[in-house]
Amino acid sequence: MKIISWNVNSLRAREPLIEKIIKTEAPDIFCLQELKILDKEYVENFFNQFSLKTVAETQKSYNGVSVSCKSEIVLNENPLKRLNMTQARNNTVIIKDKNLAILNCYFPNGNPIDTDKFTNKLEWMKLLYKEIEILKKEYEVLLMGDFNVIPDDEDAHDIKKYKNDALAQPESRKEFYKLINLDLIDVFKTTPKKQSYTFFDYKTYKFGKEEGIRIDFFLLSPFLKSKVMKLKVLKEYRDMDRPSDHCPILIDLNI
DNA sequence: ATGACCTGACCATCAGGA
Repeated sequence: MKIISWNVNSLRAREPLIEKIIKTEAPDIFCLQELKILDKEYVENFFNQFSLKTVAETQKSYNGVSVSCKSEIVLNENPLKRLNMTQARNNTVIIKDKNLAILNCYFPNGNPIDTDKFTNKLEWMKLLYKEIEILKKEYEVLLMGDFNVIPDDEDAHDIKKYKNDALAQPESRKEFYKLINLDLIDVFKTTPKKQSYTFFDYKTYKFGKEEGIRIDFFLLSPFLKSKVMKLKVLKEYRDMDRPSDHCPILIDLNI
C-alpha cells in the first residue's frame, strides 16, 4: 500500500504537479494539506478524474485537508472528524479490513508565540493526543502530515533562527514527543539515510540553498513500522515549475 | 539586521505562512 502525504499550499495552484505525482507514483492513498479552497465538490471532482475517491474537510482561503484513495479501498469515515470546529486541519479515515486508522493532519503554525495562536497550537495537539489514545486501542495508527514542529535541533539547517519560533519551542516539542510516547515511530528518523528536510522556504531555496526544516512526518505504530518497504522524501517536486514549499513524502507498506 | 516569496481575497494591498 503506497501512501503519499503532501502540503500542497493550495490545491488549485498545484494541480499540474498533483496530476504528475498521481500518474508517476500511483499512490493507493493520497493525503493533502493546505488545500486553501472551500468547494468540497470541486476537490472530489478533481480527484475523480484520476479514479480516486476523496474525503475532504475544507474552509475558505485557509487550511483544508483531503484523503483520496483508489476506488477498491473501502473507507469508513471516522465520525470524530474535526479537532477544531472552525479550522479544517484534520481528517481521519478507517480502513476496517486492514484494521487501520489513517490520520491526515495540518497542525497549527502557532506564531507568534506570545499570542493565543501559540496556546491554540498546543491545545490542538492535546486534542489530537486524546483522539489517538482512543483510536490506538482498536486500530493500527498511521499519523501523517505537516506537523509544524521541529522536534530536534538537527531537524533544521540553522536552529538558531527558530529560537523564538513556535515550531521549535520546548512546549511544541513536548507535545510532539507525547505522540511518540503513544508507541508511534518517526519512521524517517529511525531509518538510516532517509532523513531529509521536507520544507524549503520560497525566499531562500530559489538560490539553491539547502536551508530547510523537517516538519512533515509519518508516525507509525510498531506493527506498521515492521511493514515498511519503501520510504522517501520526494524532493524533486520542490524543484519543478511552481512548486509547493513542502516536499511530498512517500511510504510503501506491505499490508 | 532585514527582507526575501507565494497564495487567496479581491482590485491594492494585506493576512498568513514557517
